[in-house]
Amino acid sequence: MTKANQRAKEYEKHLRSAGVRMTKQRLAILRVLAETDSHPDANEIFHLAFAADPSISLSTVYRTMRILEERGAIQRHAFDDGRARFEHAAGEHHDHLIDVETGKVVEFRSEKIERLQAEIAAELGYDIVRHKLELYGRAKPGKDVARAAKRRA
Amino acid sequence: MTKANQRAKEYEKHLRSAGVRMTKQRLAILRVLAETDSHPDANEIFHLAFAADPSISLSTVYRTMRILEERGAIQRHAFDDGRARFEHAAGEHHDHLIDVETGKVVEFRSEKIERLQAEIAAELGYDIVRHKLELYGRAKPGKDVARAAKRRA
DNA sequence: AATGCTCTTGAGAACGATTTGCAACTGGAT
DNA sequence: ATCCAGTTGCAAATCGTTCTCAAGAGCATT
Repeated sequence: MTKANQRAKEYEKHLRSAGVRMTKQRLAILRVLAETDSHPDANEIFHLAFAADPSISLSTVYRTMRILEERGAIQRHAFDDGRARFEHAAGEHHDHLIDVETGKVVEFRSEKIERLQAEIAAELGYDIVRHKLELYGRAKPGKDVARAAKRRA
Repeated sequence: MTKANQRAKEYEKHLRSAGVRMTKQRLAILRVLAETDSHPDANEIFHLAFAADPSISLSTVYRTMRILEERGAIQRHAFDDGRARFEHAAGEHHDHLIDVETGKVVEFRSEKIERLQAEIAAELGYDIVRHKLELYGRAKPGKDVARAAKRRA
């Protein structure tokens, strides 16, 4: 929680100095984002923030996510399930492996792949602005784990 | 046009032998897909097919795309612009580099990256079902266009 | 070529995610 | 305390996509 609080403070400072007005709704959303290490969608963020401040609306969540994205405070992901998912931009870049059975998202990072991507883009005459690497996989049989059941009704 | 016609025939043969009923709407869509090497969305396919056969509806395009996807005849892509884009599955697997300025899509393929992906997934305890690698880039100044559409590594 | 059974179609309503219009409200600089 | 551009909640609007259903059309059979 301390780490999350610290992260929330950093967000706030960063945004304030960028001239972003800090409302109680935005602070509630920042706190939610700072406290989670998963990839919530707008609705999940809304419910979590609502618990802390019932004066929040879904519209505000969407509007805030756009501002945070523009300011580089969060990253937007478009996995194969339709809705947009968000993740705080703190920490270094990483890619995702999505369990096709459970929807569980595992993060990983490979310097080799990063390097190869830059090489390929360069050969094609481009500078990479950003990239998206998603592996969709099935847990190997035998290997324990993979019981994570994050589902929606 | 000859190559496209041939591709269209192959589609038709493949689908017919899989017990898929061939209607004039489906044939029109197959022709459109066979003639394009880009990544059209449902609406673009609809307009192109409509030009050849005005009796086509957008619903049918969506329905047909689903069938074609299930039969492995096409691939569905979800780039960052929200809508689904389709591409005929003829030819081998490749990844995409999307020009953030123009939206142009360049295809490429890297064995090294393919191999690394499998390694990473294995380390995490997964078997890859499919993957998505998209590079979003800006054309390098000076370099006039990258006309290489397909590359090997 | 006519029959019949089943699958397919077009049109529009329904959908879920996201955006927007607007009048009321509120940071935060003064 | 004042003021006003920026922000909000709510509802209606949009967007891409799917669904419902009555009418229509493949195609195996005759």
